[in-house]
Amino acid sequence: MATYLDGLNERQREAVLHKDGPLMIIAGAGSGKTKVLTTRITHLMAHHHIDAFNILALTFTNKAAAEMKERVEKILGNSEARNLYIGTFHSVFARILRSEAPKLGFPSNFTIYDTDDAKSVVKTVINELHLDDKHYKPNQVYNRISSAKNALVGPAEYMNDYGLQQEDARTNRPMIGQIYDAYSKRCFKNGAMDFDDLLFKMYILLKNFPESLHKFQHKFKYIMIDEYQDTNTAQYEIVKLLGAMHENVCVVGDDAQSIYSFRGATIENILQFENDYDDVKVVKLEQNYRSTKNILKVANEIIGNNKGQIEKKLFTDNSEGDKIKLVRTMTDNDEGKMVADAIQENKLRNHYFNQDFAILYRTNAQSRSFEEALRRMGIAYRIYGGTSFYQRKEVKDLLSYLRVVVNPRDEEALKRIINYPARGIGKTTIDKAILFANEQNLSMWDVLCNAAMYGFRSGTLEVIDDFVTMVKMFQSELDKKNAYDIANMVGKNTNLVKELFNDKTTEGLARYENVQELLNSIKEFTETPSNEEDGEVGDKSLGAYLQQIVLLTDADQGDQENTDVVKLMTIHAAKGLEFPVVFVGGLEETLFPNAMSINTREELEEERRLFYVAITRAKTKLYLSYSNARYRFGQLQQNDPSRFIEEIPEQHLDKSYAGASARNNATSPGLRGNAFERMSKGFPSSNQAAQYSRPGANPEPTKPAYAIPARPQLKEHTPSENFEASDTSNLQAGQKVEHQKFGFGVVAKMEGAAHNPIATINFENNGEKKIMLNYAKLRIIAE
DNA sequence: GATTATATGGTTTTT
DNA sequence: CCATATAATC
Repeated sequence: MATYLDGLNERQREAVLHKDGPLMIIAGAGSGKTKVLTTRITHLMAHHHIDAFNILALTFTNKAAAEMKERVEKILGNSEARNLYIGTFHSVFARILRSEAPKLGFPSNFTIYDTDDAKSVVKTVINELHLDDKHYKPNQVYNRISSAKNALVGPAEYMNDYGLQQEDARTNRPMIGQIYDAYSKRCFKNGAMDFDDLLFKMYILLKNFPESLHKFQHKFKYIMIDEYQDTNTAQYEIVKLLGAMHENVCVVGDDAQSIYSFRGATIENILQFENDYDDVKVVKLEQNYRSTKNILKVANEIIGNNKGQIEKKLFTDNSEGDKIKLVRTMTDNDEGKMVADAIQENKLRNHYFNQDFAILYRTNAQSRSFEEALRRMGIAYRIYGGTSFYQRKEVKDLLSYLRVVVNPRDEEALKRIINYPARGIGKTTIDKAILFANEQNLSMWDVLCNAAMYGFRSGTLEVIDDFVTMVKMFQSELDKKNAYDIANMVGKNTNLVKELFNDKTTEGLARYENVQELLNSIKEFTETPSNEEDGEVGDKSLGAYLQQIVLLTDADQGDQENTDVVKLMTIHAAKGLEFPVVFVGGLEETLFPNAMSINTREELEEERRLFYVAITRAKTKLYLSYSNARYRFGQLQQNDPSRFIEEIPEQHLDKSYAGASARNNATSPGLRGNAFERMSKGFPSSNQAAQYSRPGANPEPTKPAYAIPARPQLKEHTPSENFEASDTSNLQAGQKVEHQKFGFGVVAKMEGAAHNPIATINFENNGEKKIMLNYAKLRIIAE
């Protein structure tokens, strides 16, 4: 048998070797899910000689897709993997729709609206229907439209559905259906699809065009779906259609990690998979290779409070590990300090690097206090998520020009750039143009092209004509120049780049750099050879570029220069990742579980799954923290500890841990005992309220920003001249070693899993330390 | 019509 | 606290 099968356990192997027919892999956290998926793809190709062109693998993030592709490539050792169709639902469907769009009446170069664009269209439409946007909040309306699409409910069906109408009547928003209808029509007129359309229209395509359905059914003989528990109705139905011919559908998921119901995901998809096909093979991966026993036990305990799960019990052969550290702080700023101190301490004491730490939180807004603390301590970090590079104003401005060049019907982009840089086409002119366009059922661009017909003032007419001429000039270059050259030309001719260049403020400089980075990214796109698909040459046009990048998130930005950084992200963003040391912050009522999600059992259970996801990201160390009060909307707000904390068995908790700041707090006047002791004995919150309720009062007694943690003094060791890290894979107790920082010592004991061995070493000058061999540099001196 | 000052109101999670 | 929307002023 092929060597790539060697590293698999029995269950994993069973899944990999299953060739034809539906397969469901229930993969617990850290059970080697990606490994199984990639090995299975490899096996199909290498052993069964399935053509890469016939394999489709769908993921939820670009990162997951890239990783899969890379790993298959690595095992295979040739470039065949490039021909695999691996990508996110959205990007794969966007690619397919690009070639099939004309069937649906859309241009191939259709624009993909990001959430901001889409909300802006919703707002326009609301106003045009003479509805009050204070009552019909664009945000909420958009969410409702989004849910409808994800449930495959079109505008007509929406307006005719009794239940939906009742619901909207009850909230006093009876016109949402009409807004939805107008929104769809406007998007169509603009030649644009939003994120949800990429699924919705894909479904329409397969449903209404049998020849298309047949074509793709035939092409995708083997289908694999990652994170199946997070699929929504649209995705579910598409997969069903695509897989109907061969029924070689393999889904991988974990019902315990379903955390996207707000995006329309229905956990039913995975719970019911066995009923969807005959003879479904089910494989459960229950051995966890990631976490310590302590971490896993807590995770199991937590998730056990949910009901209605697919039965499974995760276990691990890994070591017991430390107890979970639970820390309470007074404010969110203290929480930040505590975490930063703990990171510093772990780096010194246990020889960790920045990259070994992740700070996870429920909401993006929580990143602030962690950032500040890390910056103060001089610890390099990076925030994942939040606004993506492509959403930044200056970047989006240039992109909007390019969008207009590629698809002049794109009204959102047009409105954005028509007067930027200022050229004298103001609000009145724009409103007028849109009004004419709506009356004549034309696009705004059409009106501008024939501006003379609509009675603009002569001065205005002139600037409009200049603008139109310029855009047309760009368009005429589309076929002659590559994407990068066009982008460059646009940047120059519009003075956009120059304007930013002349801004010498720090922010201006950053903006200029961002635009340069955008140009670089376009250049890179044009120059990277793409995989050929079924003989089609990879599409390197500007249109293809634009469609591709909207689907990129911040996390997909290629890993930059500095990779040794502490990572900060929401728990959602952390799904699928793992880190040696994990901090989960903000374990407070109203925050986590979030106040928005405690009204039904379902919501609460999803929050709990989210907590489960957070815990199971940790390999060796897990810190949980919560704060007595935190700033929200600029004001200090009190919160009770999260109910999830009570669900953790006492014997797995270490409540004594406190970083420097927390210790400082414990000595605050009038407080006795450590934080948790006070809290758990029915801590009188009224006391605290009195202390903190005055807005504007500084809640913290002034503390030095650089509180030095009281940690054991490290006797620095200068490595010997011939110091060189040895291969420690066979390190035994009794051997004498030299450590870069801790000096000379003797190995007392070996423990930990094979892939993550931990040595306990007695150092001459620094006492006993636990050293993780994966990270430490040790020189073996003698046995 | 453009630039600047003030008000308002909003936070869950994301492709 | 922050970002965006509206008002006020040039």
